[in-house]
Amino acid sequence: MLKYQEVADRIELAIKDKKLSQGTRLPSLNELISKYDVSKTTLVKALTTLEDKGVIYQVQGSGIFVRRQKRDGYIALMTNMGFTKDLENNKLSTKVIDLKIETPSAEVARELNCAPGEEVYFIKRIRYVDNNVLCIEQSYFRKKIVPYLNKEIISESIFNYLTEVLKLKIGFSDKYLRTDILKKTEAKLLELPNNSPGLYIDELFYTASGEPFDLSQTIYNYKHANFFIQSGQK
Amino acid sequence: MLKYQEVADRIELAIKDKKLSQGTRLPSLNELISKYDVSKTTLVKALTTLEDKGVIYQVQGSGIFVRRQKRDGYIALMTNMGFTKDLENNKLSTKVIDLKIETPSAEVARELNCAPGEEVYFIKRIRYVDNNVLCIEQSYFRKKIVPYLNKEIISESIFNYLTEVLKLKIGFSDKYLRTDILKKTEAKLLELPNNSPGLYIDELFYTASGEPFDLSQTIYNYKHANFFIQSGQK
DNA sequence: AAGTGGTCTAGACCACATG
DNA sequence: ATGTGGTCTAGACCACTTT
Repeated sequence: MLKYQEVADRIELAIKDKKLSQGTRLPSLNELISKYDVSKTTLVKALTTLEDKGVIYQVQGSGIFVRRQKRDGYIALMTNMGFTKDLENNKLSTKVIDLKIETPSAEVARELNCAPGEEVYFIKRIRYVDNNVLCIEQSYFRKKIVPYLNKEIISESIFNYLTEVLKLKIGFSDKYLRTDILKKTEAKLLELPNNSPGLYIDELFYTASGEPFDLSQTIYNYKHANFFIQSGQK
Repeated sequence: MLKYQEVADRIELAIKDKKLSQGTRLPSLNELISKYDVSKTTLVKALTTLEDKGVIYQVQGSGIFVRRQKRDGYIALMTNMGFTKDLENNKLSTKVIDLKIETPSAEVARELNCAPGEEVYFIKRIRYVDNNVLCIEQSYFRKKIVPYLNKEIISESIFNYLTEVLKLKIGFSDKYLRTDILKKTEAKLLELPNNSPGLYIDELFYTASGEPFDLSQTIYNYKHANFFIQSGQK
């Protein structure tokens, strides 16, 4: 366990534990340095991590303060993984519609940087929160990087499987978001009337070494999809 | 100018200048250290900045690589300011619908953490890209923090005015995003048929010292609103 | 084994905010 | 003036990847 990561976790835990509210001032840098017995640089790095995560904000010359918590039920858009964590207070379930191995279309192959003839898993799922349709999701995984998937695995959180079983290190992702009118087949799957709005998110996930491995399109039911984005300036 | 910031800018410029494509490897840490004549820590901080910004990614034991550029015309959702920069290749204009000083509603006062009786500017604008309606925007600015606004100022980029004229230091923001069916009045302003989809973004902006100063709701025309989100893991 | 990125330290010095 | 956060350094050591 990295030192700065551990310190960051302990500080975050302390905030949640004591239920410190927005604007509450934390102990000064020097106090935290003695408390956790690390160098200044390490402590600063821990704080930077928490700042990026939206847990605190730092004001030069003044102090370190607790930042507001996001509204419950909102899905954080910047975290890499699925929303398993964001909706932990809700009942999540998944229905698998399709799972097969195929040779990708030219467009998919290009996005995923596939070699000619390389195969991918194609997955189509419906995800529910509290028995309401949250979204339909179509994903392509490069078989080269994700060699095995089955119906059982993809009925749960795929990303947990990737990181914990396959020990895949996820690096970063690009997401494109837009709103449009649902197509008839989409509306039906989302249990919405024809011509309802839909929220479309295209994502491309990369491993830590920069290889794209998952291209997916998710279409959200607008009634149950609320997103949250925290931005910083630094 | 901070040293790490300057180094970061120079590296970013070099990438853009030489039009290095995704996956191109940059010189090694040690080479960059000698090239820019800074300590390792400073160089690493510069690289971290660029990594957060989505310009590069670093792979331990391997190298530093150029990350893919976002598609043109997409609006980055994590930068704090408006989209002036994202749409610099497009013709942007603004029509002011309303500008007045008022005593905020209980809800607005709560979000902005206003003292009793404190006044706010209320602004309503329509923004156009290439002569198409991009969005309608309603904002509340705390007069205490933004003491003066006029029609001319808000016809341009308000955030440029805040940072460059008022020297306001913007800290961070919370954004909430959802899709819904437009109300009749909204559809009319956006020049869309009744019952069209709309993309709603609520934002709360804070100064660097943690004071909320701007609460706004923006409703985007789904035909011209494409958003981009880059995520990292670190 | 060699090279590359990543963590950590102790300490000097700078910039900003508050009393 | 003091205290607070922020930058910067030189250098030791660690972890991962490549050859």
